[in-house]
Amino acid sequence: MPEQLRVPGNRPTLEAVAALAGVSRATVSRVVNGGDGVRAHLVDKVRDAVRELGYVPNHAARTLVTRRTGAVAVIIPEPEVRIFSDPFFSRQIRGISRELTAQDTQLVLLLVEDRGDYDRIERYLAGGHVDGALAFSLHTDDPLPEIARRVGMPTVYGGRPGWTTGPGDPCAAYVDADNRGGAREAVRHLLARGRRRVAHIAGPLDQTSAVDRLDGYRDVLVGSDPALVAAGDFTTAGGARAMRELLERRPGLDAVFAANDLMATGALTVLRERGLDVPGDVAVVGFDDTERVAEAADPPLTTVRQDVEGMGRLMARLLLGTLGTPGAVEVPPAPRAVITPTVLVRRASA
Amino acid sequence: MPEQLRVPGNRPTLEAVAALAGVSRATVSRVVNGGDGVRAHLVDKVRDAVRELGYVPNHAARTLVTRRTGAVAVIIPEPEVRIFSDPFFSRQIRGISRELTAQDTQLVLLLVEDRGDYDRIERYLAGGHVDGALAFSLHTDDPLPEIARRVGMPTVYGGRPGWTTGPGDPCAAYVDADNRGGAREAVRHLLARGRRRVAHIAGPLDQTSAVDRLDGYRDVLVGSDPALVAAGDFTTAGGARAMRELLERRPGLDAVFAANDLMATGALTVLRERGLDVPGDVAVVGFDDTERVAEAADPPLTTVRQDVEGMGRLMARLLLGTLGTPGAVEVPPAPRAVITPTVLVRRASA
DNA sequence: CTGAAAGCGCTAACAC
DNA sequence: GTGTTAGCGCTTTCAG
Repeated sequence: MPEQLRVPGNRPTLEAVAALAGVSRATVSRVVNGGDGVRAHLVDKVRDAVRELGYVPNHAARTLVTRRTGAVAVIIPEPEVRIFSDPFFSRQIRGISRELTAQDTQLVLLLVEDRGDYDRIERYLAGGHVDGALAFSLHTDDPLPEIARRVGMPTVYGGRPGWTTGPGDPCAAYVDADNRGGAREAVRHLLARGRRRVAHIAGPLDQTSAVDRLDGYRDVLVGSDPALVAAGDFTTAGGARAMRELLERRPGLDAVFAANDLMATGALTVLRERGLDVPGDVAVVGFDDTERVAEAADPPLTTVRQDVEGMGRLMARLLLGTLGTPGAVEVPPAPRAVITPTVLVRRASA
Repeated sequence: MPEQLRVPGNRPTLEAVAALAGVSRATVSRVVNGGDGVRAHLVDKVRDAVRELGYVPNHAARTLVTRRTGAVAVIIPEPEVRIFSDPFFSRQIRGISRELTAQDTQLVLLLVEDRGDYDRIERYLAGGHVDGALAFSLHTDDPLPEIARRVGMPTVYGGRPGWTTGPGDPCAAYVDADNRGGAREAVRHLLARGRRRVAHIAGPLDQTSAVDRLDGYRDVLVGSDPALVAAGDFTTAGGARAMRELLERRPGLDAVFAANDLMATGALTVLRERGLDVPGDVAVVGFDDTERVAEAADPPLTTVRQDVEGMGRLMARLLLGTLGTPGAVEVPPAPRAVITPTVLVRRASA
C-alpha cells in the first residue's frame, strides 16, 4: 500500500514552489495572494509551479501571521430541540452557509447541549479559531452574549436579543424579522374580515419574537380582553392546549392569531375536534409561513411570512462586514439592527 | 468606547505566562498540555499565571507545529434537499456532534450546493483545516471519495459507498446499518403473518441503502415476480406513485415492504384512497423508524429501526480512532466497515 | 518589482 | 525536572 498517500505533512510548501519557479518565497506569496505588483511572466511561472506541485497554502501558518482564520462559528443551542428538524433553522443555516461560502469563509458548527458546554464555547471563541460568531434567538438569561463580549468576539444574533433593553453588549448586532409589524398586519387582516373577538396564542415570552408578536397584537387591539390571550410554547401540542383554554374561557371568540404556524395547526386540530368551522366560525392566522406546515395545513394557513434564508444571509453579511478588510481592526460604531419586512400570505384559514 | 475589547492579537502568550510564573515557555507548555513531569508547586504557579492572565493557547500556532487541527469536516450534499429537514440527518449529526465534543474536536460544516463546490471542498481539505472528514450516503458518481483519496484525507462515510465494489478508496471506512438483514427481517415478518404476494417499493438504486434493502427483499423472495417491485425515490410522493403502479400491475398483492418510512406513508395514503384496509387487505412495513413519521402514520407503521444517532457517534469514533495519537502517522490496515444492527418494530400496519 | 530576513506563538528534541 | 534551541509555513517590512 502506498504509504505516501496517507502521510500528511509532506505537502509542498511555499519554499518548494519558490525553488521550482526560481523565485523567492515572498514572490510566491504575493502571487498566491492575488499577485499584484508581480511581473506577468513571473506570475505565470509561479502559477505553473503551484499547479505542478499541487500546492495549497497551509492554513495554520497563514492564520498565525495574519490573525484571521477565515472561519465563523455558528452557535446553536441544541436543547431547544427544534433546531435541525425545524425548517426555520435549516433555512436560516442554508442562508448563512450560502453567504459564507460566497465569501470564502468556513462555517464551524457549535452545538450547545447544556449549560456546561458554555465553558467549552468560551474557550473555543477565545482560542482564536474563528473570526466571528453567529448565534440564535437566545433566551433572556443566555450566557452567550456575556461570553462574546468578554472574549471580544464580533457576534451577530439571529432574532432580537432579550437584553438589548438592558445593558448587554453594546457592540452586538442582530437581524430580525419585523415581528411586531407582522403581527399587527395579521390582526388588522382579521379585523378587516369582520372579526371582533380576536384571540392570541402567544409564544414563550422569554423569547423576544414571542414578545414582539404579542406586542403587535396589542398595538392593534388596545385594551382588549386579557382572557383572549393564552400562553403557548411554539409547539403544535402547546397550540392545541392554548386553543382549548381559550375556547373554555371565551367560547364566543371568532378569530385566533397564533404566534407561529405550529401552534396554529395545533389550534386548527382542536377547532376541528369541537366541530368549529375554519374560517367560518373561527378564522386562524399563523406566523412564519413554515415550509410544508402552513401550506399543508387543513385548511391551508393564512400566515405572516418572513424571509428566513434571507435573514441568514444577512446575518453572515453583517458579520463579515464588521470584520472588514483582513487585518483592519475596526470597532463597530454602535449596535446595529437589521429588521427585515414580513408579508401576509393569504390562504384559506382567514 | 473601549477599543481594547475589540482589538485582537493582544491576548497573552505563553511567553507572558512564563514570565509571570517565573518559568520557561517549555514548562508552561507542559502544564497547559497536561502537566506530567512538572513539579506540583510549579504546576500551581503556572496555573495561577494562566488564570490571572486569562491565557488561552493560540490554536494556529499549535496546529502549525503539531499538524493537528482538532477539527473534523462534516460534508453534506445539500442538493439532496432532505438534509436538515430530514430527521435522519439531524439525528446522525447530533450523534456526530456529541462524540466530537466528547473528544474535544470541532465540527466544521461543509454544505455542498452544487458540483462546482467540490473544488472548494478539495482546496479546503487540502489546506489542512481539518484532520479528517465525515461524509454521507453518496451517489455512486460522487466525486468526494476520489478527492479524499487524492488529498489523503482520512474519511469515514455514513452508509456504504457505492464504489466499494469497484476500485474506490481502499482506505475508506464506513458505518452502515444492516440494510440487507433488516430488509430480510421485514419480509420474513410479512411471510410469517401469512402474506403471500409481498411487493417492494424500492429507493433510488444509485444509493446503496436502497440496493441493499432490495437485495434483502430478494434474498427471502428468491425468484419472485419482478412486477412486484416498483421504483421509488425515498419521498412520500414517490411512495404513493409506486403504490399506484403496483396496484395496477398486481391488484392482488397482500403486502408491501417499502424501503423507507416516507414511501410507506405514501403507500398508506394510496391504499386508503382505494378503500383497502391496512393491515387487513394489505400489510405494510417501512424502514428507518423515522421519528414522528412511523409512529404518527395511520395506522402506525411496523418498520425496521436503525440507531441513527449511534451510527453518527460511531462514524466520529471511527474517524478519531484512525487519526490515532496526536502526531502518530498511522496507515489504516484495510477498508473498515461497521455494520450496526437493525430491529423490527411491530406496530399496527403489519 | 523582487529578495532577504524577521517573526507570528507554539511544541519537541536535546541538553543541563 | 526544567530550560534552551530550533523550527512549523507563512506574510511582511525593509533594502536593493
